[in-house]
Amino acid sequence: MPAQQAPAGDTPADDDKPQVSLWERLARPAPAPRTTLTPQRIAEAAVALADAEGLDAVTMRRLAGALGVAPMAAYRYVSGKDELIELMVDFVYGRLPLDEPADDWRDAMRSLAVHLRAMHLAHPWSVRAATPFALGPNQLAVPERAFAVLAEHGLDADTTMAVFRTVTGYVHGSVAAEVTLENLRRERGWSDGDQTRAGLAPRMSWLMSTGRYPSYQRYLHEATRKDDADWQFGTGLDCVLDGIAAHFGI
Amino acid sequence: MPAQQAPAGDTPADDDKPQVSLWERLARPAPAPRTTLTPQRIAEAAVALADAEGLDAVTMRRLAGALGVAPMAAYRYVSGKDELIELMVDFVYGRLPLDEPADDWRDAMRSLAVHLRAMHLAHPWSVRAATPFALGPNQLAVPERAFAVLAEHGLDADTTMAVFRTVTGYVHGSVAAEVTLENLRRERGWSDGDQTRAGLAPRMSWLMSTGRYPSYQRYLHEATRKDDADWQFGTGLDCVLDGIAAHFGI
DNA sequence: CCACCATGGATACGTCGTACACTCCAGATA
DNA sequence: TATCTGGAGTGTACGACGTATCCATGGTGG
Repeated sequence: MPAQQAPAGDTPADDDKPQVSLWERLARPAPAPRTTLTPQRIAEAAVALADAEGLDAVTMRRLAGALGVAPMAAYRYVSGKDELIELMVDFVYGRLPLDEPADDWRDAMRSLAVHLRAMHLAHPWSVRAATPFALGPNQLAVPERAFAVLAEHGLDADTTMAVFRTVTGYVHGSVAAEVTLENLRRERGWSDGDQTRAGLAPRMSWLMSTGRYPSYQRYLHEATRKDDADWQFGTGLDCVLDGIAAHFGI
Repeated sequence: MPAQQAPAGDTPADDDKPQVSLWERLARPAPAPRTTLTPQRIAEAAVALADAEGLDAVTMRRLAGALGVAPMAAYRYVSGKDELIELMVDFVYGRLPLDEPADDWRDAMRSLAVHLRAMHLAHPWSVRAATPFALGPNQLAVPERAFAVLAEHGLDADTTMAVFRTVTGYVHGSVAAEVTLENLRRERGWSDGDQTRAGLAPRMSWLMSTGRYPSYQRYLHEATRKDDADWQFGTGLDCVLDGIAAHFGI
């Protein structure tokens, strides 16, 4: 959508709409004292809907219904559904505890990773919706916190970013895998790992019967921590942090 | 869609429709000698469409148009759009070179990571579409290859999986960030890093003017490899591999 | 040679995002 | 106090989407 430049005649001064970003608009001093709708209220309702029924349930109409308002009402505050989702994501980022004290960079990065994971597990839709490096104020607070900690260790800017990207990359990808499996479980009604394996058994046994996956099959028989997601995440995270420490000598 | 469990009795022989997976159906011997439509052709057309115009352009109607066929025709081969996307993802996984010789586990895992990244960069939609651990035959070939290599080093099954998940988690999250930025570039018509920063400047300068992000602002001024995605990915990957080597003593 | 059934076509339904024009009321102005 | 004005929320409508359902057809096994 090429933003539809007004056809030249447009008076110069009053055409400030298209260039002002969502966040800039929101930060302007309360523009109206009495409104039933508010970016806050919109974000809360949309997040509640997504938490309860998934991102696909977040429809402009259902959102409007939840807010007790006409279907098009929210469009006063967001330019479209994409911005609504930006708003939702930034809203949940806003709940992250970012100012915990930390002994050193490792503590700080580990805590950041753990809290990011917890956030995404609490709002499973956020993994799919969050575009890494989206420029929301609360999302930007994450690299800000990390950079502030890392800068004290004499790392140059590029290395700092590399460390940050490595950790958040691992977290994002890791949690995406977790959430995918969790979604599958929920929508098929499987409550634990055994039920999941039972549900997947037909598909799996057909795949294994092709004989193409002997090593994977052996894993299926021998592994004992298949359902320990916390251990898997934590172990991987320790590897990543160990690697950073070793690689950059910090 | 709760997959509609057959009511326990599940007659053994003739009720194979609902429980048979996409992949199992596809593997049956060529059921009809003369068909204009084929899972192969469907996957190719859908992938070409997604490569050219993004995943949102892949519509059952547009796909049918590209295949020269009625809108509903593809439903003979896929049960719905979800399965179409599964098919697309597994199709691009099928192009991965997985049998390259490798000197050791580190070489093998590094090459796996590099090829996965290249695949996702060549088909940007695949990052969003790929559910880690989806059970397509070509997707399963990835852990199979990794496990086969790692098993030679005396790692137990759980550790093997932890290593695999750590590496692929990093790759997935990392590439997701890259692709997000790349998509933004393409749809806004920015060709290089400078143009991108220029396009983002208004939003960015407003954010910085809030004073909430001093460390991030310093990064913006001092970093010199902001556009070197290969270096960023490679550095992070080396950290991850270093960490694995140190953590498990291999 | 024929009957069958898989293949692909045609039509239709409900829902989505959202464009557009409207009503209405709170505050500023006089 | 009477009037004006602009922004908040409404109502209606359109085109595109996924897909359920029924139908015509023609190659193939008996």
